Amino acid sequence: MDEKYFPEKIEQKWQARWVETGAFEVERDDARQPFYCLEMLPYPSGFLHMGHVRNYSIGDALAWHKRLQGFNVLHPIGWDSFGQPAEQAAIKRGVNPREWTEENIAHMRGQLKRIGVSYDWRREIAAHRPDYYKWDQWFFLKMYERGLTYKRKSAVNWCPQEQTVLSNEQSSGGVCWRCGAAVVKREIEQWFVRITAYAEELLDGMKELEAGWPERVLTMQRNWINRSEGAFVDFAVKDTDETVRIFTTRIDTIYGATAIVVATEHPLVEKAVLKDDVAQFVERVRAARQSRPPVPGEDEEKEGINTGLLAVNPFNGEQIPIWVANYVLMEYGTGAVMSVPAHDERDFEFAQKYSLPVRRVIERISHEQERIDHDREAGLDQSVAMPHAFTDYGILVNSGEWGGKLSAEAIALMAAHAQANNFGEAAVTYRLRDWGISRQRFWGAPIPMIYCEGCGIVPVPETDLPVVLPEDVKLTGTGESPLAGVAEFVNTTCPKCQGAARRETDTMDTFVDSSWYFFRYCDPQNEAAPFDTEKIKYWTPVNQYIGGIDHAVMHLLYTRFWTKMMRDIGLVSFNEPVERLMTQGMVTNQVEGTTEWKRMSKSLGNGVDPDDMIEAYGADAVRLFILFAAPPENELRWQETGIEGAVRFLRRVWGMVWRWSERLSGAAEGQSAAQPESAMGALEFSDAARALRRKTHQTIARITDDFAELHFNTSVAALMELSNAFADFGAQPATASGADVFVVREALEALVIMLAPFAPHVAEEMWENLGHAEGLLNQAARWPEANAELARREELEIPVQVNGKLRSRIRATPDTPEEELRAAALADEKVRGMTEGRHIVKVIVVPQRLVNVVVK
RNA sequence: GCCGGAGUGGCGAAAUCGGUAUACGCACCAGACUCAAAAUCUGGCGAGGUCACACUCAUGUCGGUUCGAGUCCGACCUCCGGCACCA
Repeated sequence: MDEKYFPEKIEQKWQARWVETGAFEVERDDARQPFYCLEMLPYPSGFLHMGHVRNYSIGDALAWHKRLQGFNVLHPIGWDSFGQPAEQAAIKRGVNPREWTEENIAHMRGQLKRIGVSYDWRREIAAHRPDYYKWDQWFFLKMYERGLTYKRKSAVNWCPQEQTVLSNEQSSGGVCWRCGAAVVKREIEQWFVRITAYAEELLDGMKELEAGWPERVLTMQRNWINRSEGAFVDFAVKDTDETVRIFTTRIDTIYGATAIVVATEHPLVEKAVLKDDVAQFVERVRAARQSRPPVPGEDEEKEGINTGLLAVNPFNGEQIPIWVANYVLMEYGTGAVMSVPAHDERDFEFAQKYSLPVRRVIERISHEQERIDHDREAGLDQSVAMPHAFTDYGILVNSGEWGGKLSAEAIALMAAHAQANNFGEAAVTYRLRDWGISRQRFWGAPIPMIYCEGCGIVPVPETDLPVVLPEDVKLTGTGESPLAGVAEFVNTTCPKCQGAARRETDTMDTFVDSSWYFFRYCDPQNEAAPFDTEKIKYWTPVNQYIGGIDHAVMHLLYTRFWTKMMRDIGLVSFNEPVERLMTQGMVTNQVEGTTEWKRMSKSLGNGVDPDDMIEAYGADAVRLFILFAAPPENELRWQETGIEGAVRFLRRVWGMVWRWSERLSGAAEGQSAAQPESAMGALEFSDAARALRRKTHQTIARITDDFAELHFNTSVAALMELSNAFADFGAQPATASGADVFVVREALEALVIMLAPFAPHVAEEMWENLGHAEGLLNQAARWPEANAELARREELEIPVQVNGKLRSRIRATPDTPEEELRAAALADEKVRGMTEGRHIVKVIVVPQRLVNVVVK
């Protein structure tokens, strides 16, 4: 050990030592309790950014802590290595996407190793390697067998920038999740995964997650699935055999329906012989959608046209016109709605524009409010500029036999009535759509399907997997599937009839790869199955998952679905893949010349290269700062003075260990902090020594608790407090008594072991220099245990309040009886000054905490 | 519009169950060491007030509950995030 702290030297030393000793390599061991600590796997863009460093620092701290507590900790890493950037690099610069990806992985692996994250590197996986994506294809076939994948032509989200299809989740808000380009609609044939079959369960399963997942993630998923209870009602189309099925959550308002409005893509519009003006309208709306995607937060001006068709309301036989309009969505419900202008804002707006009748069928229950409501609608209420629909529940009027019933009751009864008479039923709809996974890209897992003229769609037999991506494909970025131009790939024989056939040329969405990757870590070399179910049983579900909030809906919804699907094909026995989820905050930096803090990025010029920081301050200091500067879920503002503070702290602790190293190494024989009190003989502890022991044990208790909640920032603060207390303890190595040495060892060992999750390299070095040359901290050390007796304070300062305001303090011990505290407080000079001549109403004594004297 | 989260020093933030508000760090100020600077060490650091105490006021705002409220309840303001013509 040098007198001075040289991060680079010791970081290299310990990184090498960890590799030599296989320190972080783990195997299933039924005698030990497992802990699965997982961080979201990175896309190999080529460079690690600070967000990654934060992610892995959080995960590594927990992995170290659990390991020191004796758990068998699985802590793996891999690469989400299929996807757009590799393909873009290929298109723009003509590089080979596989080589480009492999080079990036090699570079980033080096960076991760320099940070010193404690991964079991033997378990590394990469999505682009055939031994991995073979199992993507295998899962696809399993789902196909069970009807969970299917092909269909439909309007899909198309990113014009990337020239590919996106799933609904990936085009949330009308923009591409990756490049931010406005998404347009396109009619395309593609493969879907039937995630909607699990909609109810995905919603329901969140009950299981409430304890371990952040509220906001659950909320986002709930919003996304958006369950809606209502009813289907069939309206006959007059003079035809057709019916129009509508979905409504307000069947109680059906007597107020004055039109049926359908989407421009509705089958009725496709089938009917339309008048010229109607056909033109439909054409115009569709063309507009192609060129001008919807702007989030802004509704398009409602437009529609009467088709001339009439629908018959099955409840009252009334004939109402069928309109086509731009505000009805084909993707939700049935693509057709009943228009009830009196009780729906959108219908009201539409009716105003086209002078459709407004018929009130719900009245407010309270008369007082009804008057106000009438005023509004009549335009008499001056504070309301525009009349409104009345959208609340109430009491039914003008509704035939249902009149007088309350909305809630009517909704149930009317749906039952519809069902009994065969023109509808109660129904639940979701906003969640099936997951479109076809991508018109090269750099992804080929969809293992074959098209035969005679046999139709034929799955690739399991034994023929993987369907391997060809090398040397010219990529042009024209929006055609690149594989379609590779004759050797496309042309094949039909597995059924052996005749000439063609392969599917689309590849899978990369979110398929990441839906199950953490199961593969448990058994990464398995050639016979995606994984061994016994190994899975030992390691999974994941105990703690850490990653960015940006995947709250996409990845985290898909992987929940995937787990349920795997359960149903008998691979796992649980419902949810992740017990606890932590969503880390962004790492931001000030944008030069402004006061704004924004996510680090190249384009803003506010990026910070982790390699530069490690070179300047060492990996330990960078990690320590990241975990100390803010709670993990908060935004982290990058401040170089903050890292300097972290280095200062590490240097101070280093100095303490260095000064005591010789004395403690000598005394190491037969003297360990872990030894029971009885082995210490008749050591006499000074007041100062007892105070340091107290602080040591208080700190152990506090940090152990903090780890359970991942409160790393307060853990680091507690370590700093302990080191401050150590500095205040005046003992000198040359003159210290046996008792002092014992207390010093106890404090320094606790400090060093508990520092290891945050700054592992320097912790290992200091551990060695505390006289533990025989074993590595990560293997030989155990997380210290707090002794409550030693942590107990001997002397207390009890605040004394008069009428709730702090006026004085009295000295006491933890077991001073209440009566005595009361007496001491009342006898206190200050208190007497304030109570003299006044009536003491009562005295509240909270043992060990405070005394409050209430006077009048 | 609907849903969720958050407002505490100059800054990042602490405060476990309703019980000493501002731990820990950054920045800043003063002192020591130095020819000097850096580094390091020591001390100070919510606002008002005072020579110094005392005292008064402070956890977004206004109320409430309580002996006692950053914490619980009600109303509001602001900011951040998600969804958005979802019938």
